[in-house]
Amino acid sequence: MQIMEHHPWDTLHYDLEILTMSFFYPVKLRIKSFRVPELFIEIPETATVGSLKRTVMEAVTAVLGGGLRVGVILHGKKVRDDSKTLLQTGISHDNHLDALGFALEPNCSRNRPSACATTDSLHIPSADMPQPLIGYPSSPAVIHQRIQGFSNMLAKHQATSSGNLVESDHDSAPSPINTSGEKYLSDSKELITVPEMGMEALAVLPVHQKSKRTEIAQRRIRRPFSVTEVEALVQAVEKLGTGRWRDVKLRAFDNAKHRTYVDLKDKWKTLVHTARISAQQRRGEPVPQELLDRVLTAHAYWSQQQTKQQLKHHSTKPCLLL
DNA sequence: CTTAGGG
DNA sequence: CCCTAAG
Repeated sequence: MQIMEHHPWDTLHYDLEILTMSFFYPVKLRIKSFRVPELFIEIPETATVGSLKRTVMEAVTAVLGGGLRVGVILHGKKVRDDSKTLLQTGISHDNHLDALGFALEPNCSRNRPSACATTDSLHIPSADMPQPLIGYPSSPAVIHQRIQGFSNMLAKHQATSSGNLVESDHDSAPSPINTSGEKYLSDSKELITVPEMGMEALAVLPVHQKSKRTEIAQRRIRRPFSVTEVEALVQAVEKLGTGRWRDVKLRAFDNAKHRTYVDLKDKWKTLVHTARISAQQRRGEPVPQELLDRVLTAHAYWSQQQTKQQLKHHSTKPCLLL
């Protein structure tokens, strides 16, 4: 059943109802669930449940990262011609809840086949990578598990800490946008994540596509900074300055494993830029003007401070607003 | 490894 | 975000 050659997703349960109406026979659809991409997770048996959750989260986020689009499947066959009418395609009132299906497909942009969940259901993780392991009790035995369906994983979970520390790893769910510009998933929702836990010996191991086992380092998925994160960053920079990103990370993002100090440095750079351009040119979740003002103030202060320090190699670390 | 900047 | 020359 290799029907979908481009986006070979696993066939999962799905159902919907098509209700009929009067005169013009409008096709009413009640989509109860989407067919979702199949994900492959590989994790050590010694990993914690918390890390398992995070790993799945990573995999899901990775798929969503490239954006999603919707695919229509009629009678098990993917409908590609977007120009056809429902009538021409065969989607009508006399078509019942068994022939039509919808699927979430990744918008696999460019090179990154590894991020796209697997291929056909018959695909079996190649055993060419793992070297014959010396089987000891605590050896790297891994659990290969297929994850089916994550549509229901969407859940609210905001744990804002009034302090200056950014909450754990609350990854705001990317807002997938399809060709017609509609959002399929609420962008205000957040995929629930687990706080912390010891070991980190986990890794999402996307299945090899075709014969490319030489996948280079996968580009990290985009994670827009939330206003809460910006708040934490601003507060940390106000106190530490713009030349100690390592400390900024430790101070305000120690729990956010996906935010490196380089990321914070980069974010600050864009924040300064954002604060300088008109509000109309800004994109993404609007950052409160109040914060942007603080960004400019802190930027000006520390820039000047950094300059002085260059002249007088001797210095006493100053501190803004303290 | 951390900074600092360009890509 | 990534890549990296410098320190």
